[in-house]
Amino acid sequence: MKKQNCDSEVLKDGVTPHADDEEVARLAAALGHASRVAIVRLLREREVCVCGEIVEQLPLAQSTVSQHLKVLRDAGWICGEMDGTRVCYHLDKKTLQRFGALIQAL
Amino acid sequence: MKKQNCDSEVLKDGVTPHADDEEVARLAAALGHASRVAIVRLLREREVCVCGEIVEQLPLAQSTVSQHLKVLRDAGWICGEMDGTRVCYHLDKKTLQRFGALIQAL
DNA sequence: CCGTTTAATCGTAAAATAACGATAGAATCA
DNA sequence: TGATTCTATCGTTATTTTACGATTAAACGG
Repeated sequence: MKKQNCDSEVLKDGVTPHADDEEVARLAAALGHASRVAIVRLLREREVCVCGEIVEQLPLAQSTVSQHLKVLRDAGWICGEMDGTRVCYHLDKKTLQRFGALIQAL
Repeated sequence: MKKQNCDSEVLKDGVTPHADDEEVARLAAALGHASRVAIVRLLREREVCVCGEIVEQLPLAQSTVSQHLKVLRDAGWICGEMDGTRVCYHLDKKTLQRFGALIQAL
């Protein structure tokens, strides 16, 4: 009868607890904002892109874009490499591929 | 120099505004919670499933599950049909297919 | 060095989300 | 009819997210 909080297991006993659920949710949530989809698509098109350019492309403050980039970074969608004062971002293709596979396997 | 609020267009002029971004984000956001992924997977496995069964499978209150179902319904992931007092839910395969395609095309 | 550029982080406010219990409304059963 | 079952919705609370400006810290340029 006890309900557990959300940060514990999602599935009850009896149900095959699918470990992938958390991963799918994590990746999907990170993608769950139009600005972040735009960033991912931009990096998909451009192969590599300096942070400042990304900021230019979006109608958002620099700090907001930086936050979105952090969400994507934390989820593993993108990587950023220092290049002097700048940061070059690129899409992690393995993540894209994996996410596609997870969706297919859903 | 003006920044616009989030509910308006996401992309500035000069950037190809990708209409799909919103749709990808909408579908991804709806999938962005482990419980909802579990529901989608359950419906994928079971083909069709009464609401009460879904509630049984998740360690959440009925009202909470109902809310998650609503999120999935609103995003087009699932459909529910009345059957007496019960509601039979099933996955909208076209949505799954479309989402897969959108991710591939990202 | 000192000023500039670049990007991350901080602090904050507003809005959205997730969870619950309680309630309501519809269909079914006795 | 009346009780029961099933699901959605309401009201609430706590947490998370999104957005911004301001600040910080690092690297570069003169």
